[in-house]
Amino acid sequence: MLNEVTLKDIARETGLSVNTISRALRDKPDIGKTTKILVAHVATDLGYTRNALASQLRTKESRILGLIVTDIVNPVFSGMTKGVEAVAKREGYAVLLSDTGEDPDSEEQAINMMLEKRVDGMIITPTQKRPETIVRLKERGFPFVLMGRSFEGIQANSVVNDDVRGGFLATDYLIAKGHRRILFLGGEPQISSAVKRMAGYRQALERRGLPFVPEMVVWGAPSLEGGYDKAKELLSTGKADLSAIFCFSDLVAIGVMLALRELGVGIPEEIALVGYDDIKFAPALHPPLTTVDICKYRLGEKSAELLIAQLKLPPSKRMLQEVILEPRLVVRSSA
Amino acid sequence: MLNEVTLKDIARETGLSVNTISRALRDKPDIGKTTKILVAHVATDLGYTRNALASQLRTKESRILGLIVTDIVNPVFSGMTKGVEAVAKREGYAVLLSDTGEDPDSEEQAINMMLEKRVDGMIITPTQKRPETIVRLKERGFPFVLMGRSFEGIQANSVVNDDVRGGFLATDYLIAKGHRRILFLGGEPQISSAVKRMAGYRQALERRGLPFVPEMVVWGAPSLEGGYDKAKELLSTGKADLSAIFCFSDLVAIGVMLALRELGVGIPEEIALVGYDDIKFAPALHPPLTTVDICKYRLGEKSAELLIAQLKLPPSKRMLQEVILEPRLVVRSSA
DNA sequence: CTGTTAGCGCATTCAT
DNA sequence: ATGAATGCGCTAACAG
Repeated sequence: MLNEVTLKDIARETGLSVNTISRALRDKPDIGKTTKILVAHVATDLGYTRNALASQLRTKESRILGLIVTDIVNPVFSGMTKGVEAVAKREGYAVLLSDTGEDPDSEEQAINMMLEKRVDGMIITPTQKRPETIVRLKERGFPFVLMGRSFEGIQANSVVNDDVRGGFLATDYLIAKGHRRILFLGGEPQISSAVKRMAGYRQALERRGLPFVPEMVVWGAPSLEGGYDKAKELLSTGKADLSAIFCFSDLVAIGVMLALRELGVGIPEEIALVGYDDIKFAPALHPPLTTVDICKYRLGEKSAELLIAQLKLPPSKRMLQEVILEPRLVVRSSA
Repeated sequence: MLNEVTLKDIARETGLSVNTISRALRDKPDIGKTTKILVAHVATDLGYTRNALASQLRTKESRILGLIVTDIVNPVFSGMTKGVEAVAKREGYAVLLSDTGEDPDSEEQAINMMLEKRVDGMIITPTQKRPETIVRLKERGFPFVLMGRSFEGIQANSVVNDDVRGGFLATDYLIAKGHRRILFLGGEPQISSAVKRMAGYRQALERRGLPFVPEMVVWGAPSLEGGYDKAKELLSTGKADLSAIFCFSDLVAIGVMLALRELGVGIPEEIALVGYDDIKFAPALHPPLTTVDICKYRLGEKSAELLIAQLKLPPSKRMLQEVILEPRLVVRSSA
């Protein structure tokens, strides 16, 4: 940046004081109408761009929100990101993005970086592999909201989908369709959403008087690759006895689909499949995927709204809020 | 943020000067080993977090890169974003993200916001609906690189896929498979990548001695919805005479797939389909999509690398670079 | 090796 | 309605 036009330059040009320029540009009431017009004119004339860094140093407000996700390529998170970005923009905030790749070191590093950059608040999808990181942030009194995942033991602002309910919906649907041997597949057991979806799965089983068999719960990486690998591992031995799989996510389900196709297993005739998230591509899959919609975009919007609402309050008046959004079963043809 | 521990606090605590603290924390060579250890200790003790805003005001380096994409939910852009973020992080930069939704006003607003925030440089996927916005940025001497799209008339740093080549590859493959009536579908004619892919399409036709029929080129929104709408519009009348469609993007192709399925048209028996981008879900589609891989992640990485390399150079030594990455045809079963 | 002095660009007192 | 003085937290130039 060569173009360092400052308030001082405008002041010199107009013969006014720096102070007056500053106030005029921010449209303060105690500046004359004509002065404002003059100043605005000269400012654009000189190509002035206000230095947010400098003003932030004074006002102690960066008007930046930190957003930390575990994988921006995952449609669930990119959907949430879009929601966050939209309301941030609407409310005059910029978004600093960081992708942790589910790595706790990267998560910690991202948080520190954002603290240094003095973001006003953060929206975080925690890896949940090192809760202390989040605890520290909380103890510090720093404003943040957890998005999509929350901790059992840590009270914090959070916006999540009702995962237990969603897990119930999916499983209950499979049972109603006559399935008795249903596998729950995917997600790591420290991820809250995975555990909750599994809890919903278990709940549905028990409500219908079906036994909960621990061996029918298989954890794995919450990704396409994770689903593929686990499905291959389980089914290629040929001894798995099941008629349906409820997957932690659509991504996992896609991995399973790919594996089943390779193994020549028919969906849903031989094995029925239900995913979770309702990503945009779910209807275009082979076959179209039955899944649970979590309204990713809304989740992102809500997270940003909650955070910004908190920021507007004086710290003493901020009360923790946990927002839970309702999921919705979307029946297509994979189950 | 209550926790406003500053250098001054550490200085008071250690009895050293603010300056020494500053230098010690930045590990400058002219500070004693023991002093450094002491300072580091007191700093963590007090819970010091350096105020990047303040230091940036002095050094005139924000260590922030602006990233402007047209749709973060599009796997192409989220893939690029991941690449950008990875090298930015590696090189010590943070990423400020903005999503324009292909809207030129939003694009302009995003650029101005980032200018105010004093990002060191920007990586932009331009909407190409208002080239002046980019021209102004260039005239200002501000460092930026265009990612995925470039302007005919504007010399600028850019990292793009060889779209002409990719369009050629896709079309030539279809021709080799015996198709003679091939439709090019999707993308807006101001988007450089769309025009170039079409040029490649045309080139393949002509090289094979096939006529280029203007009516066989149909523009539309570069999205799933755009593909769906156009396909419905074209085929539901039943008078379209074609055996294959080369789509601007995989997203468009998915839209077309959905439309064809509704219309009961078989893929690839009745109409063959080729996409572009090779998004992660392409192999899981119904049927698995034949497409052109553009290495999104690499494109993002390369863009960030190029930008950062420029930033390291003194402004006078910066030379414009246009990087073109090679695409690759990925044959699956939709064509 | 360490301290003193100065100032980045802006916004906030307090005067006038 | 406008100006002068002050300082946000940090780094850089220069002493010593």
